[in-house]
Amino acid sequence: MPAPSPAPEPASGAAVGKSRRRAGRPMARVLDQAGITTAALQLISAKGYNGLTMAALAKTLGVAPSALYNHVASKDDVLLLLEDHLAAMVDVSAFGVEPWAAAVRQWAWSYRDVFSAHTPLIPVIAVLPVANAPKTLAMYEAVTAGFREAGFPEEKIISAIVALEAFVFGAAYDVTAPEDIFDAGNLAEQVPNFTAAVDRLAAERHPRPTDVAFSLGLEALIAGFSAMTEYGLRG
Amino acid sequence: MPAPSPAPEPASGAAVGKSRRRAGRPMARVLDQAGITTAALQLISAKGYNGLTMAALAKTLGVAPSALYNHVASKDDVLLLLEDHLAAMVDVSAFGVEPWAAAVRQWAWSYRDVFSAHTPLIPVIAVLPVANAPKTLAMYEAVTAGFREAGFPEEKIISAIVALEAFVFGAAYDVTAPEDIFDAGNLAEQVPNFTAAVDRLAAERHPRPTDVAFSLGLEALIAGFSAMTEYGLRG
DNA sequence: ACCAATAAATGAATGCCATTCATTTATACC
DNA sequence: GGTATAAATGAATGGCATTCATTTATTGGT
Repeated sequence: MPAPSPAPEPASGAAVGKSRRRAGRPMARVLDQAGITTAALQLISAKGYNGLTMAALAKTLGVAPSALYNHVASKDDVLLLLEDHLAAMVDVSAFGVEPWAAAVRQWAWSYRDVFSAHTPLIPVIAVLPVANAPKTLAMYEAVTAGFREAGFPEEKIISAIVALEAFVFGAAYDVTAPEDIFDAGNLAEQVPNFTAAVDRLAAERHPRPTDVAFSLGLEALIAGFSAMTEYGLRG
Repeated sequence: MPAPSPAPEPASGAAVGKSRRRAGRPMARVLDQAGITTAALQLISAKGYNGLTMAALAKTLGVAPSALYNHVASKDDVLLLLEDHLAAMVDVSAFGVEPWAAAVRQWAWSYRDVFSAHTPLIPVIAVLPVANAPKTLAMYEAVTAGFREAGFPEEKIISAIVALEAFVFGAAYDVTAPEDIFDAGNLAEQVPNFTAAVDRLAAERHPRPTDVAFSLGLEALIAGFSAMTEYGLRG
């Protein structure tokens, strides 16, 4: 006799236009955390974070809003699921392969790029214990291992990662800022040095000024960390 | 004949327990932006940002919620008022007095300290044009002037400030994180390098680990920026 | 000195939103 | 086979920012 067929895979996609489900537990499970995560990502890319409401999420999944609460404790819990999903998309592959500086560079750019489209998660991430976010933990493990292999001073590894992460999060916000954020408007005359500096940068016609600032800061951090390490880093 | 007494100063404090105001424009103006800002700060320090609602703000000021909208366009507008108020508390006094590195150090620490108690403002600040925030502009002007006087390469000044600010904002979040944020819990065995690094840092028994990370990153940025400047900085 | 426009308050309503609860139905385990 | 549990519905609930009609006082123009 063949083994019993595995439990039917939970629907991870949107509801097809079926007839209305009647009350009571359905024969096939409709929701699970992976499906909720996927639907949330869809919704965000379609309508932005303002469109991410529990009601909209439920609708996408073809379910009543209250059904979500059988699988997540709160909306913040949904944000945590998103965060962990995104953490897995951050590129840590260079650690242990490329030299330390190159690996940090690749990680930080990737980290910023992933989260710049998801800045509303940052206040949640930055404060939430990592224990419930296994993919996030995996990212930290890879980065930590890379620092250690490179001979980075043990007692400074976490502090350095925290500092880099702070920079990455702040820079992620900067990506979303409007181009004219530094336009002083009618107050321009009162801040001549600032206005001049803004104009000076604008004159360079960089396609993405935010990338220039990120590169500048990141290279400074990398150089600064390297210099702090007395005998330099291996790798 | 004496000049007519100046317009009665708008109440900037909370409402005293007076009898209920009747509908219609009162003889003495009750609200203004300064009073709203002050009341918002009070409210935040008493109840935190969760307690900062338009209704609660109105109550503090002894006013109906809708009255607020004669003075601010939205709640985000209130947050902008707060931001500008706080920007004036950031210490830029060292620019043009102390050497460049010391001035940056003092500015960045002060900036972080001021906003670490107000992280909910960060998503708003980071994205809002500076034109409506005169005190914020004044801060930028002082910082820019300091960089210029120190001989910092003109075309890099804004990028460097943006990078420092990104770091400061990210670090402000870090200040608010719980102590056990890096506790991997029951997943600890699966992330040995990370766990070891966390333990290694904990073994140092720093009173404020967040300050260690901030200092590390800030000194790296300062050193990195200095090194990038071919002939060093003046001052 | 009057009158119209405007400023600044009240109070009632609106619509959205996260969350909870009672209820219903199916499944899993002892 | 029966009971606890899981997972859905649908109907509240309370909080929230914001809007609108209305009322009253002040200001600026002629």
